Formats: sequence, structure tokens, C-alpha cells
Amino acid sequence: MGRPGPDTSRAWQLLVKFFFAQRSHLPSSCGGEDVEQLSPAQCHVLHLIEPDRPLPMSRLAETLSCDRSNVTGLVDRLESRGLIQRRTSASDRRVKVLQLTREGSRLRAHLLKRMTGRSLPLSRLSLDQQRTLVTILEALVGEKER
Amino acid sequence: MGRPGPDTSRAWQLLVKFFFAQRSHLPSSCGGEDVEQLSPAQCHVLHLIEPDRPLPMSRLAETLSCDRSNVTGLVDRLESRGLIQRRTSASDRRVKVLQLTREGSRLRAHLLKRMTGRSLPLSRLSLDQQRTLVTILEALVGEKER
DNA sequence: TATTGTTATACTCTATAACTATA
DNA sequence: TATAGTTATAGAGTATAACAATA
Repeated sequence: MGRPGPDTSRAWQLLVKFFFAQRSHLPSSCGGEDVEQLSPAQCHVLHLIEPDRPLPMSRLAETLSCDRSNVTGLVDRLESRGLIQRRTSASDRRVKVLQLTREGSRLRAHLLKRMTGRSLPLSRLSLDQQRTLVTILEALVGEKER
Repeated sequence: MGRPGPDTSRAWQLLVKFFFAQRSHLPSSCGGEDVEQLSPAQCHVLHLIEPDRPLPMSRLAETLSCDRSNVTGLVDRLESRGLIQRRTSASDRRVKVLQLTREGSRLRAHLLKRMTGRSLPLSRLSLDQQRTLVTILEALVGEKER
């Protein structure tokens, strides 16, 4: 619906810059009280798996837009930490669905909570700006409601 | 200036999701006519080095918020492709400054141009939204003017 | 002594290609 | 034949620790 303009390039540049600058601070540094120290990718996966909502590995690969073999490794590491579990789907024995363990669910909630904290630079924005940002990003990601 | 709210967490989640979804598409897939196929990190570094504006490696490490040893590797790879050059600073012989080669400068311009193209999802936003996004991101990154 | 950059090491992330098991 | 997931392999990204050169 829009047109490419000078702001297009500028926005992307800033987006990348922001992401690179923040990725090391959060949400990976979720360690703290928890022993675990998850990588950004692992944290991201943990976010994408919602409690009581089994997620096929193929869907995860799509969302991450990465190769399926990559997902195997990510899941291996998260599973070895006891955060998620693989389960063979009943309807199609080829697919494996992922679900959070109790520990995984706990850590995920902890992450979400932490992301809302004051330390997050995003909280420096006014509420109006935050709302606007969410609207824009939803349009970008192609999510309507969630 | 703001307060943590439900949108804070939501915004970050979307930001991460968007970045993960896009990182493989651009601007790394800048190959095309060029033989090179740069990684996202390498593209990012290329952006950060402006033509005729030598950048100390330590500054680059700060901007990327990563370890200095990491920068060594990134620069090694970009230098071996002939895109940038290391030069020992005259004022302080410990520091090395980076500058684009002619080829690097050309490729950087190509990247910037490509980012403005229609293919970029960001260009789906209205001009107003793009402008708003830039404003918000500038606040986040802590950049006033450029 | 402190700082800049490098090297050595180890682990994670990522893609490609070949494979297994299901469908 | 096609699809979901795995394995093997290779390269890139990242951090820690020890080191050299310079300040």
C-alpha cells in the first residue's frame, strides 16, 4: 500500500542497528536466578511455543524462515535443557510437535515478565509510541490479531 | 519517559519476530549480480562504515555490542573479499581504522539502493507510518540526527 | 598499568546434501 | 513420489582467556 521512500531504507537500517545493539542484552541474559543462559535464538523459540499449544517443527521452521535441519539443532539444545519436549503427532506419524515442559513454561513466563521491565529500552517510549509501534510491526509481520 | 506496559512486551516480541523472519531475505541476499553473498552481520558492518569516514575497530565493537575478538573475524572476512581495509592510526598506533575500498563502497551503495526497493516489506507501510517508525527507532537507538 | 587488537578455543547458528520414516 | 525430520559437514557468529604491541 505504501511507496518506497528515503524512510524505508532509514527504517530498516535503524531496525537492524537496534536489534544488533540489544540482542546481547536481552532477552538472552535471562540467566540471573536461573542457571540457564539461553542464546537469542533459543529464547526466540521459547517465545514461539505457547503453553498448551503443541507446535509442529515444520511450522517452527517456517516462522523462523530457516532450514528444517536448523530446527533440529535448536530443539535438541532446548530439549537437553529440559525446557521442551518432542512428541510424535497422532494424526501424522511423520510430524513431531513441540511442547513446553513445566520448567520451560516457567522460564518462558519469566522471560516475558522480564521483557516488560524497566530495563528494556522499549519502555522508554511513551505509551502512544508503543501502541503505534505495535500496530506498525503487526502490519509488517502480517499478524492481524494474534 | 514512558512506563512498561503490555505493549512493551508485545512490541519487542514483534520486533524480534520481524527481524528473524527478514534476516534471511535481506539485505544479505544482495548477491544477485554481484558474486558476493554477504552474511547479515557482514552487511551490517558494511552499512556502519561510511565512505571517507574511517572507523576504529573498537568503535565498531561498541556499536555491535560484541567482543573485540569478534570484530577481528568479521573484518578478516570482509577484508579478504576486498571490501574494506585496515589502516593503522597515525595518532595512536594501537588502533586500527577501517575504510571501504572502492569495491566496498560500490557494494554498500548497491545495498542501500536495494533496501529502498519494492521488495522490502517495509515499503508496504504508508509514508506516514514509515516516518513514525523512523522517529520511534531513532529514540530507541539513541540517535538524534544521524 | 591500561588499552587495542589478535590468537586459540569452544559452542551456537545456519545452509546444503544425503538419508530414514512415513504418507 | 512427496513430505517431516535427522545426520553429516562446513562455514559463520559469538564469548572467554591469554597474549603482543603500544600508550
